[in-house]
Amino acid sequence: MAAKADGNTIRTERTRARILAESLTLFNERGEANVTTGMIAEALGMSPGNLYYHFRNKDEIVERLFARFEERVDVQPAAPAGGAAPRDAPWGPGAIEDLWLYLHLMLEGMRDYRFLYRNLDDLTARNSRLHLHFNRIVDRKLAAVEALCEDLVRVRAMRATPAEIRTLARNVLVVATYWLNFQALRAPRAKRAVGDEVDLGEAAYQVMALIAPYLAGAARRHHDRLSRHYID
Amino acid sequence: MAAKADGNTIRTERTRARILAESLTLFNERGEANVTTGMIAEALGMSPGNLYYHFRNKDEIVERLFARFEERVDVQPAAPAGGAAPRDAPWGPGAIEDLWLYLHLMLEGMRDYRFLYRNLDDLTARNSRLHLHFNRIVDRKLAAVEALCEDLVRVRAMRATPAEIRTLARNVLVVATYWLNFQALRAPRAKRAVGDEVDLGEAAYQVMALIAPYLAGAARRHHDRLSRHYID
DNA sequence: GTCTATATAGGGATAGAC
DNA sequence: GTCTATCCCTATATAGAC
Repeated sequence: MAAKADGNTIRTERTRARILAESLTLFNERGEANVTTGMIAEALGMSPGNLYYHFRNKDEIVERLFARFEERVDVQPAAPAGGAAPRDAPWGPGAIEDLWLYLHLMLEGMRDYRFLYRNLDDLTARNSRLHLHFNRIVDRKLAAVEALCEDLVRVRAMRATPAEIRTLARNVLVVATYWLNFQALRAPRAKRAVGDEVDLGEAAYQVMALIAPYLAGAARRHHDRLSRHYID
Repeated sequence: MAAKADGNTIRTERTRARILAESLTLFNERGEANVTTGMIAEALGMSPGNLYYHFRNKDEIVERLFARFEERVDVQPAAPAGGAAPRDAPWGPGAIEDLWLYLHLMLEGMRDYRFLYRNLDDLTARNSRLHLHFNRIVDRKLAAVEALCEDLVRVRAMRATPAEIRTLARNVLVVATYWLNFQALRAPRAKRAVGDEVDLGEAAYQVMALIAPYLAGAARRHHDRLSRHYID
């Protein structure tokens, strides 16, 4: 909480923050293209003119939100145990759980900024910075997934060739990137307006299911136990 | 070729067809939302007014194109060999090739109407018929993939539990549905405007890779042989 | 910093002449 | 059937008062 006595700078910042927060909510609910600056202003009980005092244009709002998203989601997974797997569990149950954890972290970020995924094509076509940065994120994610898989292979928790791992990583990215869209598409129309209770568990389950068949022995069984909750 | 002597009915139909064809091209190239009726008319060297003589509104064009897409893509896969697998190859190599074939067929349809996939969210949110019908297609595809997998299990070409098959089918649908989007997203900006040479082989390869790890013995080897071309 | 009023532009769609 | 002209609405963005 900032003190109120600080003058106008803080008020300005607070208003900017309110605009960003409301924009994010509306964008996620109805899609960026279907939200006008007027709607944002109205939702905040402020005039459209005032909104434009704080942001040059709508795209600046999008860019700002994307920057936050990027900051939040562009983190590397926990450094893998490497060769240091405990002797009593050389197949690394920790590695599997790290994967679940990392996956959930990513999915939460994607859920909170899901408007970006709703119209990826148009957003990236309109805005070259966004296209560039988004692809950079994907590049890093691909590398991260491949590295995690290679680690699993190293500790014999997974059996897969390098080619299989690359293909697998791509599919992991695709499913992770678009699952929430698919989920929304599948939902009955009534629920779509409401917008929410996105089921991240289901998303994580679907992604892990891509990896599962390559897991070996105890690691596979460990995964099956963890994912049992999500089988319909 | 229709005879010219037939009067105006044919001319009308031909113009409608030209409008649809041009709309499809432009929609695929730039996205439905980014194509105005004016652009369509101009591309055809006709006036906007004339376009509206043939179609009540833009959405009618979209609906008509969707109907064609639906007709083309909503076909069932070849009836599986069932118990009638040849004695010398009980693992059914035919079944694997049928799968490839069916997959290519579907992907071609999706490529030719890819504008539908570009903004699935908005299109289905705007148009409830589209939402309904699209989901009906997905339902059938899910059932078809599950049936194909169950057949493979029956002839021992695949090892998978019913739960695994359901999860697998969902992932197959997601990857098939969104792979072309992913591909476009990954392409450098220069190529995106041009719009094309969509690599369906890569798409098919990625989808088949989902199924591969569940294939058993000779069927797995058969798949590996077929997909070898696509390994980077 | 916030408001009201308005400029500006684009796109969907219609009217009416030919 | 096709064209020209235009209406109408919506959305972004700005000007200027308070």
